[in-house]
Amino acid sequence: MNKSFHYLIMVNAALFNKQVLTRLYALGLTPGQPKVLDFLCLHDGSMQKDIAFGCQIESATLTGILKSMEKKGMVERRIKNDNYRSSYVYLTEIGREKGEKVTEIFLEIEEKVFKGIEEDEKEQFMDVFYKICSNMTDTERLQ
Amino acid sequence: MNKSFHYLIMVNAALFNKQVLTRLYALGLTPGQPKVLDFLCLHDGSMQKDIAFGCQIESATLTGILKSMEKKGMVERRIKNDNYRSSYVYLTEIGREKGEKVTEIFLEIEEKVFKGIEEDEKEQFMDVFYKICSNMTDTERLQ
DNA sequence: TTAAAATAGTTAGGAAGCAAACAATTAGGA
DNA sequence: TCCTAATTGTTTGCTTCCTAACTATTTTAA
Repeated sequence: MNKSFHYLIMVNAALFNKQVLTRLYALGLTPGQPKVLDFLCLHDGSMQKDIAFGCQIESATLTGILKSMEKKGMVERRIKNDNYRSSYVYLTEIGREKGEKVTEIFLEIEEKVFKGIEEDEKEQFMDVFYKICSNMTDTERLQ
Repeated sequence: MNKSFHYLIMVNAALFNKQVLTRLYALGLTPGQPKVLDFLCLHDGSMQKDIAFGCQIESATLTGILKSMEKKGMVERRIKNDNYRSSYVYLTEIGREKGEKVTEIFLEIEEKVFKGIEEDEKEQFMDVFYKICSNMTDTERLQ
């Protein structure tokens, strides 16, 4: 197998995604929704712009995902502070429940992913993984 | 910023992909093509089944990507050894040229990605990254 | 004050990704 | 042999994702 970075980042992301989705189809979630739920659990009431940046998807993509989530009653969009240009997104009760399931499943997969890897190895790995993220993010506003 | 594995794998893969695509649009490549070209540079003449597995995409997805690549003259499909069920995919001259550009660009991005990270740190990181891939791949046939 | 620029979000169109259902071919076993 | 299994690839229908072009609102600066 090819062990280069470009190969592993593509394949690992694809594998991770499949792991998530097979576990989440039972919950009635579509592929774009988990990451948004996860982000909102940590940053409820964010503007769409910030959700898109946090999930690293385009705002055009987010529009469609939020539309489907709103239709299923997972989120609501509200206007705040007389700002009619931005909309702020809040989890509903249903959304929060699903979001918590997503978090559980992420943790469960992460356990599997690091099986057989020492704790200090894992920490070093995560440090570098984080540095890589900074290196690829030219702007520094990933709060 | 969220520093968990699930967050970083999703975001880093998205960022990496964007880096690749902004550099490759000039070459006339669509988003699905680089990984296939890269795989074929290393395994020219593979069956579709093995390309799909190597790129971690479904064969249904590959069908469409190969169709567009064939139309642009990057690959040809051939029948071999009287096996009329499988088709073997070969790079054309055009395909090989584009594939080499893809390889160059991958290397260029990888340099940027590991900027400021020591060589031994990088090696340890890659070892763990590889182990993670094995952990997520239940089957062991990622040759 | 008001016209231009910047910001936030949406729509449209195309490619990529998946699962499920399907054809076609090959392999295996009775 | 011949019928069933398994394998390989395609089609269909859906969601995701992107870019480009657009509307609407807010900010800036002349």
